[in-house]
Amino acid sequence: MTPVDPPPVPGSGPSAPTLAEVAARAGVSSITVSRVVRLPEMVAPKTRERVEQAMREMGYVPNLVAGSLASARTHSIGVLVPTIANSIFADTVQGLSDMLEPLGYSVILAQSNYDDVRERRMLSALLSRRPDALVMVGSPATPDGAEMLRRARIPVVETWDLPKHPIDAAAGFDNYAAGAAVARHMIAQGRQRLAFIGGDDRRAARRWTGFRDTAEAEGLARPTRLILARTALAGAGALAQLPKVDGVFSANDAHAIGLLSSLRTAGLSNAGPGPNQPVAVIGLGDLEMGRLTAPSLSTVRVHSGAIGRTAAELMLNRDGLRVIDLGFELVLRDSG
Amino acid sequence: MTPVDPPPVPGSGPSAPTLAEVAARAGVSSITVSRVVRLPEMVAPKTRERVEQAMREMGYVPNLVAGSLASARTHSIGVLVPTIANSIFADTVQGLSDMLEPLGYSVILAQSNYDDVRERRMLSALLSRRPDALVMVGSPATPDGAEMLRRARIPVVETWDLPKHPIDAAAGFDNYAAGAAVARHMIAQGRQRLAFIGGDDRRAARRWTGFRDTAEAEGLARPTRLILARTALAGAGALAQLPKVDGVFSANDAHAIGLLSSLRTAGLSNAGPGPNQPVAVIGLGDLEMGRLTAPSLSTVRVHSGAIGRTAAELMLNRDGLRVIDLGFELVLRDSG
DNA sequence: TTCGGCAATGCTAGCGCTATCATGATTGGT
DNA sequence: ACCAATCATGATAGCGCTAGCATTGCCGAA
Repeated sequence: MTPVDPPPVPGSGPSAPTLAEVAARAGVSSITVSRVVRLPEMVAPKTRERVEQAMREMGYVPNLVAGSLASARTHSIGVLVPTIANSIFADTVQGLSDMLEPLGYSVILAQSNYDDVRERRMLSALLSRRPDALVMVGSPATPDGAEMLRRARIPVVETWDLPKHPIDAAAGFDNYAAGAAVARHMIAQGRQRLAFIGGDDRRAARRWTGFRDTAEAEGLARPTRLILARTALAGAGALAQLPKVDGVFSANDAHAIGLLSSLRTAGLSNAGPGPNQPVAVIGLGDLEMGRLTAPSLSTVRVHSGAIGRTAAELMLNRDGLRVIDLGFELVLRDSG
Repeated sequence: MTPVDPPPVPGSGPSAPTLAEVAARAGVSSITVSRVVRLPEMVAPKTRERVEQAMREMGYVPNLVAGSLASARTHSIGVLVPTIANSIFADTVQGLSDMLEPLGYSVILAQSNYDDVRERRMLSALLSRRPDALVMVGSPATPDGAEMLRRARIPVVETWDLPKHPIDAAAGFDNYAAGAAVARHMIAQGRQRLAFIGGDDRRAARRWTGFRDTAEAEGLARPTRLILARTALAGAGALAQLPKVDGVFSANDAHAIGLLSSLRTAGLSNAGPGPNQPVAVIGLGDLEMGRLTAPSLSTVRVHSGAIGRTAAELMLNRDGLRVIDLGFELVLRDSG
């Protein structure tokens, strides 16, 4: 048998080299090493080379927590989403981090799990790490949370919605208008008995309100509203509770795809275009999978990645418009 | 018009209160305030109440970066995934953070985008924030990256694979065996012309090797291998390049669902069970959507959330087995 | 020659907190 | 009544880095 490496027990062995140790080795002062790391242009090439070699030899890894304390900038940003698993918000996080990682920012990720109490706790946990900015989906659910953010005196970007009075900045779209647009489309198709399925978070609720108000304003009966668990399977199960509807707006594509699947099983869908469907189904989010279902899913496309990228711009640049409407598009495929 | 609140320009206004300021207000020393925050049991109830009131009045938010520097523990963990958007890894991250957030840890998230150079950069960026542990999908692609991790002297958990010589710990499953199991199943069904579609990252490559080796060992022709872009649509497009195959293993469910959709369009699938399908399709990941396709998707179920939770346990508890095989299951539905 | 100007480097004093070791106040056992 | 043990609190010295001025040496213009 070959000899086994000793396990890297934390705490054992020599501790990580510091700036000062690198400086000693390179025969310069520590501030010069600091400059080689942060402002290499400022150091003479010969000195720089000597310092870089010392860093390499010692395996120096800068300690950003010390640097953050000294400079009062952490180069990190707090990100709070309801959930990251199977979620459209992952695209927003990706958009954000695609913009920010090249600039040396790290993302500190927290999940509220659609729970107001946990959201408050997570906000507080994030702020105690002194991020240079904070980006969240939606707005703080508690006045307390909003107050903490205001006092933090950092850029705060609320996303996926357009609050009337943002704490600082916002990037999103009009959820009410999205619901209204779907209702108008279904009414134009001559549909009479509408329903809404989705979650009960604030953004889904706005979509519902827009959908309902528009339906009622056009003289239709008040649509049915079903609040579902956050799984596609719940969407499939919804059919049983949707008697004789002819148009369903699903606040998210996953539920819509689930519903489509049960409609297909029940013989209530066909291969034809939207107006031919016994029951129109329109989702929201434009998941890639929606293009692959039969019938393909009509949906409200929102710009999840762009929301993240715009949030990054808003936190980096504090001039100009602080509320940006990225809009949405009704994408009509075969399901409605 | 109502007067408008001044915008919360960063840097303006009084800066955040410090421990010392809270202490002065409560008439205690700063170490006592520190204890109220971290070890409340240690402080007399009357003193504690006084301090807590001062904290409330001043809106004190502890500065964890200073605390981290002083205590040499950040209560943060670095997490490196290839990508978080539309990705099964999101479940792993969720599993991790579900375990760790209640314990006061924050997740610092980085994405390598399946790029070795970027992976190295992200590892370095993560380590400079001095996380208490690091969890990554896969193993470092570069020897350099592995060396950095070893020198960091923190728990390191490699996931989604079972490396022969882990840096410290690992939680995953045997990708080679998964490929082999799929091949054996297809061969038992009497399929002759196999193909593999998927990415070319190390884990997908292991699945391919297991699949190919088993097929060849059983006397079949070497399966076709198609390397696809990471979108479900790419899976749909794959059919054109897969002449006359009767069994396809897709290294991920998204590609499988795409392929299924084009098979359906081409009249190469039916509503019957696996053995009846002209072309068997088996995916990996067990996306919820796979249950809703027609035909429903057979797949290799892996335990993405459990991988994250196990990684959390491995970093918290350094005794016991350091490599944990969470296994996988062949879930046979209608597609193969 | 003299001196302003610039480039390269260094010194000092913290950033806001915690580890460590005191110190004073109480308590209980004998 | 005395001492040791226990509890509650405090003083001090950093953690590893950077901001904000020096300081040094060298060049060219007057």
